[in-house]
Amino acid sequence: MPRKSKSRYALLGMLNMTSMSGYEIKNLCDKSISHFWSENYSNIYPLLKKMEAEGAVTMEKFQQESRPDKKVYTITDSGRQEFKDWLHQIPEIRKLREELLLQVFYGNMLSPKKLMEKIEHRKTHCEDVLHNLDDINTYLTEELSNESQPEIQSEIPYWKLSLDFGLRFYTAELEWCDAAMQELKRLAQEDNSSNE
Amino acid sequence: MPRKSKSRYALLGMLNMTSMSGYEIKNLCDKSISHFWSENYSNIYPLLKKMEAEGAVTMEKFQQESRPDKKVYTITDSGRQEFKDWLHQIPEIRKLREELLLQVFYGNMLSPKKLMEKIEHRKTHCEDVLHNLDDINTYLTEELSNESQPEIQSEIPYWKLSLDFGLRFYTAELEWCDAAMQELKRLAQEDNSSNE
DNA sequence: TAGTTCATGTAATGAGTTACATGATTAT
DNA sequence: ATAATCATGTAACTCATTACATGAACTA
Repeated sequence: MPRKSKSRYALLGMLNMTSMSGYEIKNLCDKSISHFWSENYSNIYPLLKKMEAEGAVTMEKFQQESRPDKKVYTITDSGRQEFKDWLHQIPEIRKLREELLLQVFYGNMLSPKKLMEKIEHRKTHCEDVLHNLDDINTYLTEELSNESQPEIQSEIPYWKLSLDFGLRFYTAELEWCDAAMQELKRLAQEDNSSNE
Repeated sequence: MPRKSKSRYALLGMLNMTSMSGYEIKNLCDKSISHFWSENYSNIYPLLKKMEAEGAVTMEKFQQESRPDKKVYTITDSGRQEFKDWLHQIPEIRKLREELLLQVFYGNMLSPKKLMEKIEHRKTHCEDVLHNLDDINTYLTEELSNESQPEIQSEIPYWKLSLDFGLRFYTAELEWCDAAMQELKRLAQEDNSSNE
Protein backbone atom coordinates (compact mmCIF):
# COMPACT_ATOMS: atom_id res chain seq x y z
CA MET A 1 0.00 0.00 0.00
CA PRO A 2 1.62 3.28 -1.00
CA ARG A 3 1.68 5.98 1.64
CA LYS A 4 -1.09 8.53 1.17
CA SER A 5 -0.81 12.21 1.79
CA LYS A 6 -2.72 13.49 4.79
CA SER A 7 -2.43 17.14 3.85
CA ARG A 8 -5.67 16.69 2.00
CA TYR A 9 -7.54 15.99 5.24
CA ALA A 10 -5.85 18.80 7.10
CA LEU A 11 -7.19 21.19 4.45
CA LEU A 12 -10.63 19.60 4.27
CA GLY A 13 -10.87 19.85 8.05
CA MET A 14 -10.09 23.53 7.93
CA LEU A 15 -12.56 24.16 5.12
CA ASN A 16 -15.15 22.18 7.06
CA MET A 17 -15.01 24.91 9.70
CA THR A 18 -15.39 27.77 7.27
CA SER A 19 -14.73 28.67 3.63
CA MET A 20 -11.30 30.14 3.09
CA SER A 21 -8.57 30.97 0.62
CA GLY A 22 -5.29 29.06 0.54
CA TYR A 23 -3.59 31.96 2.19
CA GLU A 24 -6.08 31.99 5.04
CA ILE A 25 -5.80 28.23 5.47
CA LYS A 26 -2.06 28.56 5.88
CA ASN A 27 -2.57 31.30 8.48
CA LEU A 28 -5.08 29.27 10.42
CA CYS A 29 -2.83 26.19 10.33
CA ASP A 30 0.03 28.22 11.73
CA LYS A 31 -2.16 29.57 14.52
CA SER A 32 -3.80 26.31 15.52
CA ILE A 33 -2.06 23.08 14.59
CA SER A 34 1.50 24.15 13.84
CA HIS A 35 2.89 22.33 16.88
CA PHE A 36 2.05 18.96 15.35
CA TRP A 37 1.26 19.71 11.72
CA SER A 38 2.52 22.18 9.16
CA GLU A 39 1.60 23.00 5.62
CA ASN A 40 3.38 25.11 3.03
CA TYR A 41 1.87 27.32 0.38
CA SER A 42 3.60 25.20 -2.23
CA ASN A 43 1.63 22.26 -0.97
CA ILE A 44 -1.65 24.02 -0.27
CA TYR A 45 -2.21 25.79 -3.59
CA PRO A 46 -1.75 22.80 -5.90
CA LEU A 47 -3.75 20.60 -3.52
CA LEU A 48 -6.71 22.99 -3.51
CA LYS A 49 -6.66 23.05 -7.29
CA LYS A 50 -6.54 19.27 -7.39
CA MET A 51 -9.36 18.87 -4.87
CA GLU A 52 -11.46 21.30 -6.86
CA ALA A 53 -10.95 19.21 -10.01
CA GLU A 54 -11.97 16.15 -8.01
CA GLY A 55 -15.08 17.78 -6.62
CA ALA A 56 -14.11 17.82 -2.96
CA VAL A 57 -14.22 21.63 -2.88
CA THR A 58 -15.60 24.45 -4.99
CA MET A 59 -13.93 27.76 -5.72
CA GLU A 60 -15.18 31.32 -6.01
CA LYS A 61 -13.03 34.20 -7.19
CA PHE A 62 -13.14 37.60 -5.56
CA GLN A 63 -11.59 40.52 -7.35
CA GLN A 64 -9.33 42.80 -5.38
CA GLU A 65 -7.45 45.99 -6.18
CA SER A 66 -3.73 45.68 -6.71
CA ARG A 67 -3.69 42.08 -5.56
CA PRO A 68 -4.22 38.69 -7.13
CA ASP A 69 -7.80 37.49 -7.09
CA LYS A 70 -8.71 35.91 -3.80
CA LYS A 71 -9.84 32.34 -4.40
CA VAL A 72 -12.20 31.24 -1.69
CA TYR A 73 -12.72 27.50 -1.38
CA THR A 74 -15.77 25.77 0.04
CA ILE A 75 -16.05 22.12 0.99
CA THR A 76 -18.66 20.06 -0.90
CA ASP A 77 -20.80 17.21 0.42
CA SER A 78 -18.47 14.77 -1.26
CA GLY A 79 -15.48 16.45 0.36
CA ARG A 80 -17.19 16.33 3.73
CA GLN A 81 -17.86 12.64 3.28
CA GLU A 82 -14.26 11.99 2.36
CA PHE A 83 -13.16 13.89 5.44
CA LYS A 84 -15.44 11.86 7.68
CA ASP A 85 -14.23 8.61 6.15
CA TRP A 86 -10.66 9.58 6.97
CA LEU A 87 -11.69 10.55 10.51
CA HIS A 88 -12.89 6.99 11.05
CA GLN A 89 -9.60 5.44 10.03
CA ILE A 90 -6.82 4.49 12.42
CA PRO A 91 -4.08 7.10 11.95
CA GLU A 92 -0.60 6.28 10.81
CA ILE A 93 2.12 6.13 13.44
CA ARG A 94 5.25 7.69 12.05
CA LYS A 95 8.73 6.66 12.98
CA LEU A 96 10.93 9.20 14.67
CA ARG A 97 14.08 10.39 12.93
CA GLU A 98 16.02 12.41 15.47
CA GLU A 99 19.37 13.53 14.20
CA LEU A 100 20.21 14.94 17.63
CA LEU A 101 19.76 11.51 19.17
CA LEU A 102 21.99 9.99 16.53
CA GLN A 103 24.71 12.42 17.52
CA VAL A 104 24.12 11.70 21.19
CA PHE A 105 24.33 7.98 20.51
CA TYR A 106 27.71 8.49 18.87
CA GLY A 107 28.55 11.13 21.48
CA ASN A 108 31.70 9.39 22.67
CA MET A 109 33.40 10.66 19.51
CA LEU A 110 32.71 14.25 20.54
CA SER A 111 33.70 16.40 23.52
CA PRO A 112 31.00 16.62 26.19
CA LYS A 113 31.16 20.39 25.80
CA LYS A 114 30.22 20.20 22.11
CA LEU A 115 27.40 17.81 22.87
CA MET A 116 26.11 20.11 25.57
CA GLU A 117 25.95 22.94 23.04
CA LYS A 118 23.69 20.87 20.84
CA ILE A 119 21.44 19.99 23.72
CA GLU A 120 21.26 23.61 24.87
CA HIS A 121 20.24 24.49 21.34
CA ARG A 122 17.46 21.93 21.43
CA LYS A 123 16.37 23.10 24.84
CA THR A 124 16.00 26.64 23.53
CA HIS A 125 13.88 25.30 20.71
CA CYS A 126 11.62 23.48 23.17
CA GLU A 127 11.21 26.66 25.18
CA ASP A 128 10.30 28.57 22.01
CA VAL A 129 7.67 26.03 21.09
CA LEU A 130 6.27 26.01 24.61
CA HIS A 131 5.90 29.79 24.49
CA ASN A 132 4.19 29.43 21.18
CA LEU A 133 1.82 26.90 22.73
CA ASP A 134 1.02 29.41 25.45
CA ASP A 135 0.08 31.89 22.75
CA ILE A 136 -2.18 29.38 21.05
CA ASN A 137 -3.74 28.62 24.42
CA THR A 138 -4.39 32.31 25.02
CA TYR A 139 -5.92 32.58 21.56
CA LEU A 140 -8.20 29.64 22.27
CA THR A 141 -9.20 30.73 25.75
CA GLU A 142 -9.67 34.44 25.24
CA GLU A 143 -10.55 35.23 21.65
CA LEU A 144 -12.60 32.17 20.92
CA SER A 145 -14.55 31.97 24.16
CA ASN A 146 -15.87 35.46 23.46
CA GLU A 147 -17.26 34.47 20.11
CA SER A 148 -19.96 32.44 21.70
CA GLN A 149 -20.89 30.42 18.62
CA PRO A 150 -21.92 27.05 19.97
CA GLU A 151 -20.20 25.28 17.02
CA ILE A 152 -16.85 26.67 18.09
CA GLN A 153 -17.49 26.20 21.80
CA SER A 154 -17.85 22.47 21.35
CA GLU A 155 -14.60 22.28 19.43
CA ILE A 156 -12.48 23.92 22.10
CA PRO A 157 -12.06 20.79 24.28
CA TYR A 158 -10.57 18.96 21.31
CA TRP A 159 -8.25 21.82 20.48
CA LYS A 160 -7.12 21.83 24.09
CA LEU A 161 -6.44 18.10 23.96
CA SER A 162 -4.16 18.59 20.99
CA LEU A 163 -2.51 21.49 22.76
CA ASP A 164 -1.96 19.35 25.83
CA PHE A 165 -0.14 16.82 23.69
CA GLY A 166 2.31 19.48 22.58
CA LEU A 167 2.71 20.71 26.12
CA ARG A 168 3.56 17.26 27.44
CA PHE A 169 5.72 16.36 24.47
CA TYR A 170 7.91 19.44 24.54
CA THR A 171 8.05 19.51 28.32
CA ALA A 172 9.32 15.93 28.32
CA GLU A 173 11.90 16.84 25.71
CA LEU A 174 12.99 19.84 27.75
CA GLU A 175 13.31 17.72 30.86
CA TRP A 176 15.42 15.23 28.95
CA CYS A 177 17.68 18.10 27.88
CA ASP A 178 18.15 19.13 31.51
CA ALA A 179 18.86 15.57 32.63
CA ALA A 180 21.25 15.02 29.74
CA MET A 181 23.12 18.23 30.56
CA GLN A 182 23.63 17.06 34.11
CA GLU A 183 24.84 13.66 33.05
CA LEU A 184 27.24 15.18 30.52
CA LYS A 185 28.60 17.56 33.16
CA ARG A 186 29.26 14.53 35.33
CA LEU A 187 30.97 12.70 32.48
CA ALA A 188 33.12 15.75 31.71
CA GLN A 189 34.26 15.93 35.34
CA GLU A 190 35.08 12.23 35.37
CA ASP A 191 37.20 12.80 32.27
CA ASN A 192 39.00 15.66 33.94
CA SER A 193 39.74 13.84 37.17
CA SER A 194 40.99 10.73 35.35
CA ASN A 195 43.36 12.93 33.35
CA GLU A 196 44.85 14.44 36.51
CA MET B 1 20.05 24.60 0.74
CA PRO B 2 18.68 21.19 -0.19
CA ARG B 3 18.04 18.82 2.67
CA LYS B 4 20.79 16.23 3.02
CA SER B 5 20.27 12.62 3.92
CA LYS B 6 21.46 11.66 7.36
CA SER B 7 21.33 7.92 6.75
CA ARG B 8 24.89 8.22 5.54
CA TYR B 9 26.06 9.27 9.01
CA ALA B 10 24.02 6.63 10.75
CA LEU B 11 25.86 4.01 8.68
CA LEU B 12 29.28 5.64 9.04
CA GLY B 13 28.77 5.75 12.79
CA MET B 14 27.98 2.06 12.87
CA LEU B 15 30.98 1.20 10.71
CA ASN B 16 33.10 3.41 12.91
CA MET B 17 32.44 0.95 15.74
CA THR B 18 33.29 -2.15 13.75
CA SER B 19 33.38 -3.38 10.15
CA MET B 20 30.14 -4.98 9.06
CA SER B 21 27.94 -6.07 6.19
CA GLY B 22 24.77 -4.23 5.26
CA TYR B 23 22.76 -6.99 6.80
CA GLU B 24 24.61 -6.68 10.08
CA ILE B 25 24.25 -2.91 10.09
CA LYS B 26 20.51 -3.28 9.76
CA ASN B 27 20.47 -5.71 12.66
CA LEU B 28 22.53 -3.47 14.87
CA CYS B 29 20.37 -0.46 14.01
CA ASP B 30 17.27 -2.40 15.00
CA LYS B 31 18.83 -3.41 18.29
CA SER B 32 20.26 -0.04 19.29
CA ILE B 33 18.77 3.06 17.70
CA SER B 34 15.44 1.88 16.35
CA HIS B 35 13.48 3.95 18.85
CA PHE B 36 14.62 7.18 17.19
CA TRP B 37 16.13 6.08 13.89
CA SER B 38 15.39 3.35 11.40
CA GLU B 39 17.00 2.19 8.21
CA ASN B 40 15.76 -0.22 5.55
CA TYR B 41 17.78 -2.65 3.50
CA SER B 42 16.62 -0.84 0.39
CA ASN B 43 18.29 2.27 1.71
CA ILE B 44 21.37 0.65 3.23
CA TYR B 45 22.60 -1.44 0.30
CA PRO B 46 22.62 1.30 -2.35
CA LEU B 47 24.10 3.76 0.16
CA LEU B 48 26.98 1.45 1.00
CA LYS B 49 27.71 1.02 -2.67
CA LYS B 50 27.64 4.77 -3.18
CA MET B 51 29.89 5.43 -0.20
CA GLU B 52 32.34 2.87 -1.47
CA ALA B 53 32.48 4.64 -4.83
CA GLU B 54 33.10 7.89 -2.98
CA GLY B 55 35.85 6.46 -0.86
CA ALA B 56 34.15 6.75 2.53
CA VAL B 57 34.23 2.98 3.00
CA THR B 58 36.02 -0.02 1.51
CA MET B 59 34.50 -3.41 0.80
CA GLU B 60 35.80 -6.96 1.13
CA LYS B 61 33.91 -9.97 -0.17
CA PHE B 62 33.68 -13.19 1.80
CA GLN B 63 32.52 -16.32 0.04
CA GLN B 64 29.90 -18.43 1.73
CA GLU B 65 28.22 -21.70 0.91
CA SER B 66 24.71 -21.53 -0.40
CA ARG B 67 24.42 -17.85 0.33
CA PRO B 68 25.27 -14.62 -1.46
CA ASP B 69 28.78 -13.34 -0.80
CA LYS B 70 28.99 -11.42 2.41
CA LYS B 71 30.23 -7.91 1.70
CA VAL B 72 31.97 -6.50 4.72
CA TYR B 73 32.43 -2.74 4.74
CA THR B 74 35.16 -0.85 6.58
CA ILE B 75 35.24 2.89 7.19
CA THR B 76 38.19 4.79 5.68
CA ASP B 77 40.04 7.79 7.12
CA SER B 78 38.12 10.02 4.77
CA GLY B 79 34.85 8.44 5.90
CA ARG B 80 35.83 8.91 9.52
CA GLN B 81 36.62 12.57 8.86
CA GLU B 82 33.27 13.06 7.16
CA PHE B 83 31.55 11.45 10.12
CA LYS B 84 33.35 13.72 12.59
CA ASP B 85 32.51 16.79 10.54
CA TRP B 86 28.86 15.87 10.70
CA LEU B 87 29.12 15.25 14.45
CA HIS B 88 30.22 18.86 14.88
CA GLN B 89 27.22 20.25 13.07
CA ILE B 90 24.02 21.40 14.74
CA PRO B 91 21.43 18.73 13.97
CA GLU B 92 18.25 19.39 12.09
CA ILE B 93 15.04 19.75 14.08
CA ARG B 94 12.25 18.02 12.24
CA LYS B 95 8.68 19.10 12.37
CA LEU B 96 6.16 16.71 13.81
CA ARG B 97 3.41 15.31 11.61
CA GLU B 98 0.97 13.56 13.88
CA GLU B 99 -2.07 12.29 12.08
CA LEU B 100 -3.61 11.22 15.39
CA LEU B 101 -3.45 14.79 16.65
CA LEU B 102 -5.06 16.04 13.47
CA GLN B 103 -7.95 13.68 14.13
CA VAL B 104 -8.10 14.78 17.75
CA PHE B 105 -8.13 18.41 16.68
CA TYR B 106 -11.12 17.72 14.45
CA GLY B 107 -12.50 15.34 17.08
CA ASN B 108 -15.79 17.14 17.44
CA MET B 109 -16.83 15.56 14.15
CA LEU B 110 -16.41 12.10 15.64
CA SER B 111 -17.99 10.23 18.53
CA PRO B 112 -15.91 10.30 21.71
CA LYS B 113 -16.00 6.51 21.65
CA LYS B 114 -14.36 6.34 18.22
CA LEU B 115 -11.71 8.82 19.31
CA MET B 116 -11.02 6.80 22.43
CA GLU B 117 -10.40 3.75 20.28
CA LYS B 118 -7.71 5.62 18.39
CA ILE B 119 -6.08 6.78 21.58
CA GLU B 120 -6.17 3.29 23.07
CA HIS B 121 -4.47 2.09 19.91
CA ARG B 122 -1.74 4.66 20.31
CA LYS B 123 -1.36 3.83 23.98
CA THR B 124 -0.77 0.20 23.13
CA HIS B 125 1.88 1.28 20.67
CA CYS B 126 3.62 3.34 23.34
CA GLU B 127 3.59 0.38 25.69
CA ASP B 128 5.10 -1.82 23.00
CA VAL B 129 7.90 0.64 22.36
CA LEU B 130 8.54 1.01 26.08
CA HIS B 131 8.90 -2.75 26.42
CA ASN B 132 11.27 -2.70 23.50
CA LEU B 133 13.29 -0.01 25.22
CA ASP B 134 13.50 -2.20 28.28
CA ASP B 135 14.94 -4.94 26.11
CA ILE B 136 17.53 -2.60 24.66
CA ASN B 137 18.36 -1.49 28.18
CA THR B 138 18.85 -5.08 29.27
CA TYR B 139 21.06 -5.69 26.24
CA LEU B 140 23.18 -2.67 27.10
CA THR B 141 23.43 -3.40 30.80
CA GLU B 142 23.96 -7.13 30.77
CA GLU B 143 25.53 -8.25 27.53
CA LEU B 144 27.72 -5.26 26.92
CA SER B 145 28.97 -4.71 30.46
CA ASN B 146 30.39 -8.22 30.41
CA GLU B 147 32.43 -7.57 27.31
CA SER B 148 34.80 -5.35 29.22
CA GLN B 149 36.33 -3.66 26.19
CA PRO B 150 37.11 -0.14 27.38
CA GLU B 151 36.01 1.31 24.00
CA ILE B 152 32.52 0.01 24.48
CA GLN B 153 32.41 0.85 28.16
CA SER B 154 32.88 4.52 27.42
CA GLU B 155 30.10 4.48 24.88
CA ILE B 156 27.46 3.07 27.21
CA PRO B 157 26.63 6.39 28.94
CA TYR B 158 25.77 7.91 25.57
CA TRP B 159 23.65 4.96 24.58
CA LYS B 160 21.81 5.28 27.86
CA LEU B 161 21.22 8.96 27.23
CA SER B 162 19.57 8.16 23.92
CA LEU B 163 17.57 5.43 25.59
CA ASP B 164 16.44 7.85 28.27
CA PHE B 165 15.10 10.14 25.57
CA GLY B 166 12.92 7.37 24.26
CA LEU B 167 11.78 6.48 27.74
CA ARG B 168 10.71 10.02 28.53
CA PHE B 169 9.21 10.62 25.11
CA TYR B 170 7.02 7.54 25.04
CA THR B 171 6.12 7.83 28.70
CA ALA B 172 4.92 11.38 28.10
CA GLU B 173 2.90 10.19 25.12
CA LEU B 174 1.39 7.40 27.17
CA GLU B 175 0.47 9.82 29.95
CA TRP B 176 -1.19 12.07 27.41
CA CYS B 177 -3.20 9.11 26.20
CA ASP B 178 -4.42 8.43 29.73
CA ALA B 179 -5.29 12.07 30.34
CA ALA B 180 -7.04 12.31 26.99
CA MET B 181 -9.07 9.19 27.72
CA GLN B 182 -10.29 10.68 30.97
CA GLU B 183 -11.21 13.96 29.35
CA LEU B 184 -13.08 12.18 26.57
CA LYS B 185 -14.94 10.06 29.08
CA ARG B 186 -16.01 13.28 30.78
CA LEU B 187 -17.10 14.79 27.47
CA ALA B 188 -19.07 11.69 26.58
CA GLN B 189 -20.93 11.84 29.90
CA GLU B 190 -21.69 15.52 29.38
CA ASP B 191 -23.15 14.63 26.00
CA ASN B 192 -25.27 11.92 27.56
CA SER B 193 -26.64 14.03 30.37
CA SER B 194 -27.49 16.91 28.01
CA ASN B 195 -29.42 14.47 25.83
CA GLU B 196 -31.50 13.25 28.72
C1' DT C 1 4.51 -26.68 6.62
C1' DA C 2 5.01 -22.20 7.78
C1' DG C 3 7.89 -18.70 9.56
C1' DT C 4 12.33 -16.76 10.61
C1' DT C 5 17.21 -15.94 9.60
C1' DC C 6 20.73 -15.14 6.47
C1' DA C 7 22.07 -12.20 2.42
C1' DT C 8 21.71 -9.35 -1.47
C1' DG C 9 19.74 -6.00 -4.24
C1' DT C 10 16.41 -2.98 -8.10
C1' DA C 11 12.44 -0.18 -9.44
C1' DA C 12 8.90 2.78 -8.68
C1' DT C 13 6.38 5.91 -6.25
C1' DG C 14 5.09 9.89 -3.73
C1' DA C 15 5.35 12.87 -0.06
C1' DG C 16 7.25 17.01 1.43
C1' DT C 17 10.55 20.76 1.08
C1' DT C 18 13.18 24.40 -1.09
C1' DA C 19 14.05 27.54 -4.49
C1' DC C 20 12.19 30.45 -7.67
C1' DA C 21 8.77 34.01 -9.43
C1' DT C 22 5.79 38.36 -8.93
C1' DG C 23 4.27 42.55 -6.78
C1' DA C 24 1.54 46.13 -4.20
C1' DT C 25 0.63 47.88 0.54
C1' DT C 26 1.49 48.89 5.21
C1' DA C 27 3.95 49.18 9.46
C1' DT C 28 8.46 49.96 12.08
C1' DA D 1 14.92 51.47 4.37
C1' DT D 2 13.44 47.09 5.62
C1' DA D 3 10.35 43.80 7.03
C1' DA D 4 5.93 41.97 7.23
C1' DT D 5 1.35 41.18 5.20
C1' DC D 6 -1.48 40.00 1.48
C1' DA D 7 -1.91 36.70 -2.44
C1' DT D 8 -0.81 33.45 -5.87
C1' DG D 9 1.64 29.87 -7.83
C1' DT D 10 5.62 26.50 -10.65
C1' DA D 11 9.72 23.63 -10.88
C1' DA D 12 12.95 20.76 -9.09
C1' DC D 13 14.69 17.75 -5.99
C1' DT D 14 15.57 14.29 -2.67
C1' DC D 15 14.26 11.53 0.90
C1' DA D 16 12.16 7.48 2.36
C1' DT D 17 9.17 3.74 1.75
C1' DT D 18 7.03 -0.07 -0.61
C1' DA D 19 6.91 -3.52 -3.81
C1' DC D 20 9.38 -6.68 -6.22
C1' DA D 21 13.07 -10.32 -6.87
C1' DT D 22 15.91 -14.56 -5.37
C1' DG D 23 16.96 -18.48 -2.59
C1' DA D 24 18.98 -21.75 0.88
C1' DA D 25 18.94 -23.29 5.78
C1' DC D 26 17.05 -23.72 10.02
C1' DT D 27 13.32 -23.87 13.60
C1' DA D 28 8.67 -24.52 15.74
